[in-house]
Amino acid sequence: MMKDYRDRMTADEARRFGHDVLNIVGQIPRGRVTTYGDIAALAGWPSHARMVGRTLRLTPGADRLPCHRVVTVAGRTAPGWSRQRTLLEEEGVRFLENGHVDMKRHRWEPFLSEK
DNA sequence: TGCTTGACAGAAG
DNA sequence: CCTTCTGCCAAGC
Repeated sequence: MMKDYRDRMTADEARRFGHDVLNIVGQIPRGRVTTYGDIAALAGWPSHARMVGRTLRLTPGADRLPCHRVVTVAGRTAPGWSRQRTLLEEEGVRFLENGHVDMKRHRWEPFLSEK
């Protein structure tokens, strides 16, 4: 009883979270990428990186946003979406030998510079 | 109600 | 650098 669910979202918060996520993704500049974790943190839920991915995968119309600019913190692109790499390369994003985005060069860290 | 699945992250080996 | 494991949490079944 009284299990600690302080970090779990209410339906309301989940709805707002989804809205914020799409909002943030829409602001990623051309030629830059950001991570699932950063987006979750910006939306106010640092522990919900996985939910950012879920949102982008399930939201109809997410493909109208630059969601190809969202990668893992390691620079890996989304599984089963080979076109993502092409889209990024078309805007000048460089990939390393291991097939990961050159995060050092393209990672976009909005507003704050700490972390 | 309980177990499994991920467009994840970080640590360990 | 890669794989595996643990922690994380909403969804599905």
